[in-house]
Amino acid sequence: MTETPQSSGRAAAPAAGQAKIPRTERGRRTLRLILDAAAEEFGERGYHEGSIARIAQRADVAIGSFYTYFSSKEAVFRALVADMSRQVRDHVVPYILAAPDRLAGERAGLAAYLAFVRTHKALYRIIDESAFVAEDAYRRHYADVAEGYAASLQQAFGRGEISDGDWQVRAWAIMGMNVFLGLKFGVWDDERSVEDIAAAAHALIANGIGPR
Amino acid sequence: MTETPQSSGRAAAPAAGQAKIPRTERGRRTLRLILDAAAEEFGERGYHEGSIARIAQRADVAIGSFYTYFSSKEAVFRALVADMSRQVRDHVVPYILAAPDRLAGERAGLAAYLAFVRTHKALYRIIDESAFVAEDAYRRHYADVAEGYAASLQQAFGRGEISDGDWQVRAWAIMGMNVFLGLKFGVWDDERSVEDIAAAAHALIANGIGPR
DNA sequence: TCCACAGTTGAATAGTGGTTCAGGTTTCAG
DNA sequence: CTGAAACCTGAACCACTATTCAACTGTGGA
Repeated sequence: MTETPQSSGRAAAPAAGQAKIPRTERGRRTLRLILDAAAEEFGERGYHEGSIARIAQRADVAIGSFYTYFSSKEAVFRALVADMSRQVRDHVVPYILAAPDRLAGERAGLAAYLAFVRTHKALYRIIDESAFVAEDAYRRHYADVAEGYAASLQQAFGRGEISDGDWQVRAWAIMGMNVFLGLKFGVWDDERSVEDIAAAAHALIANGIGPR
Repeated sequence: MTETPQSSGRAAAPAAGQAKIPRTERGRRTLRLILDAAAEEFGERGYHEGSIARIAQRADVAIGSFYTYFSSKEAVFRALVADMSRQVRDHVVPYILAAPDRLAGERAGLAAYLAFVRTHKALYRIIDESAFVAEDAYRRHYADVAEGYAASLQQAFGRGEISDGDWQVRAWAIMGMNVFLGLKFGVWDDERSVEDIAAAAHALIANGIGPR
């Protein structure tokens, strides 16, 4: 709940034309400070409880500077959602690709996801809250992930690694599974090891729960 | 998005001591009006965009009357979450119990759930938003469902209907699956038939996606 | 060195909407 | 019938905070 997610190293993406792009080094530095401060603020207090004044304070800039880079409270939130959506992806996808096959990748990906969530709880909260602050951004995030998932599964089928089936339903189902396991065992409960959970989920996805 | 969920027939439960219990028939009628109005308002506009004044207007009562029954905006929202949590359960559980075995029940339950969601989109939104307005209520809702799920699965295992496994992980995984399928194919997308989706999900849960 | 533009500042503005309250009306037990 | 409790009313209060803006400062190319 009280995490401190860095808004990554890369120069924070211009985020769909909402932020004014800084022209000097000083400007880039300030924008980064504001984005990180916003991530902390919204992560801890949520969108509606979070305040621009407090974001500015955390970033050690004046309120006016905030409005130099973002046209509104919602704009900075949207920028954050896009940024974090990318972060999760960039972190998890390599684990899936590195695995010997898709099923093993599923397991490794979930483990990586859980570990990432445990160290980036603010991120999780921000993406979820976007459903009520910037619904289009929320839908886009999950639609994108689901699409990638479905494509990846179909390719695995082509390689004979998994059975045939309904790719759309499978993608959304597995995605939902992972999100809820992340919520329960990543955000809320740190007790069990991520490998344990990934193994159990892997067994479920691979073989189902049918008898014998 | 523009649904009109009835707050059920029963005298709306006193909801964790927040609402003052009406002593006369008139009072009970007014409380019901307010609860239904609140469900509509929050369902359409969300918690933060929703206003007490508009709830009172929808219910055809004065603002002051609202505060006769609820001590705050949050209080009425909490009452709503508890009420709706119960509604979903009451609607879906019978379908699961009526099925010949747990696996068939899973399929019937999901179909019933999807159909219910399609006619109660406000309900869905309210429960989800509670994560950011009344986190404890949100956690309780899902913890309760997961617990019931896990117990139900274990019993099915005792009857030889499903394989052995990690009940906690399975419960959260399947729950997440259902929630996301409900979001995608219930709230967002009415195109595909609920039976189709339930069948595909059933296949996934029963046999997994492993090869052959 | 110089200056035009990028960046910074924070008090003031402006709109919002939850909550209160003092007094009126309805209900119903006795 | 009667009065005390229950219920209803809605204007006014008040706290809160996103956003603006006019003046000031730093930066870096020429």
